[in-house]
Amino acid sequence: MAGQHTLAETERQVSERLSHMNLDFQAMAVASNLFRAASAVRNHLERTVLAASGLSWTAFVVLWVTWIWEPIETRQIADEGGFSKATLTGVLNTLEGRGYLVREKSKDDGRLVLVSLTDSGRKLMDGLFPEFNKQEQKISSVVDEKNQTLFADMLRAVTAFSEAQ
Amino acid sequence: MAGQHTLAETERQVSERLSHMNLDFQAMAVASNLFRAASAVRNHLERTVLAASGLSWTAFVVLWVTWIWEPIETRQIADEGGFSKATLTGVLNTLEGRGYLVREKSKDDGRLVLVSLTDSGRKLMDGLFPEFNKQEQKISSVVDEKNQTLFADMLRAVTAFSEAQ
DNA sequence: TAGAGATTGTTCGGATGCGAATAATCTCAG
DNA sequence: CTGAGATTATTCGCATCCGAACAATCTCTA
Repeated sequence: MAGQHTLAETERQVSERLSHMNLDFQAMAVASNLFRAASAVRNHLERTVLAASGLSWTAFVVLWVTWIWEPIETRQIADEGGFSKATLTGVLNTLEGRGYLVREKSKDDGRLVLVSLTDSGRKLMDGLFPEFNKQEQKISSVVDEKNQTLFADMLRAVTAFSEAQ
Repeated sequence: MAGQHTLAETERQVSERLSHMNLDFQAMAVASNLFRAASAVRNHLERTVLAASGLSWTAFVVLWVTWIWEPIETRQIADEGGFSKATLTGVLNTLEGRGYLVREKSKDDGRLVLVSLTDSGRKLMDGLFPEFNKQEQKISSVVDEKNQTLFADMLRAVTAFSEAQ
């Protein structure tokens, strides 16, 4: 699962191949482990929670954001979810076709489209999210409880900085 | 950039909408900030470093892994990069077409394909990676230097756990 | 030394994913 | 009013992205 090389072996090989380049290896480790972690957790959640419902990761994020904020403007879904409006249009077509949500033109501003869950979509999330959260809990529990707040804070700081650049 | 709602507003809205569900909000914050951070950093690096070379994120990861391990078996690239063999085939076609790397059948095992960078690919990475690392350094610097090791360790633990499940 | 089973990279179909162009709509200075 | 500029969701073309099916190759047992 973790591949042919362990994380330690990979980091050793990296420092060996790039030792002449005067790089910040600490920063490299932070960034690379951030991507590895996000990817591993995402794959894990897709496999253990989402696959049974035939939902892609992005589809789930769209449903989740809509669940929390409905009725919500499409531009905000794209923003909260971190993908482009063009991507969202396609995913909304998929989810609307499956009957999980509906689009509706805004009465206040004819350019805007509002999205809401259907009863079917709400029922899906009511059943799915507790299971999703149970897995989140398992994963977070590998970090000492007293460090979890610090962990989340560091992640927030990284996000805020990257988005501001 | 950070959208219509701040992180704090989003987390407040989440706990308001889901307060009746008996969820682990701490774990939810950890997971959701992990994805936000990874996505924000990736977008930042794509914009500031990769866009100029017309490289997608995945294409860069493939070049990076090959740079470190060449000659490398394709299955290992997919594994290190965290994407499927099917995805890799397409990206390798793109990068081979641009002359950054070459495929070569293994002499030891006819099923395997080995990948190496061309001079052009190596020159690309020699120029690109120091710039990439400079941005990684900026981003990591938002975490106190004394906490960076802890941060990377927590990310490694999350990765290891998720991949083992 | 067969040949059943395992492993690998590719192909296939379908769903993301994005930047750029577009049409519809809104805003606001003149 | 009005029309130039801004904003929005969609469309378009193309590049990922994946699971499943596939052909080629290897392994290992009988």
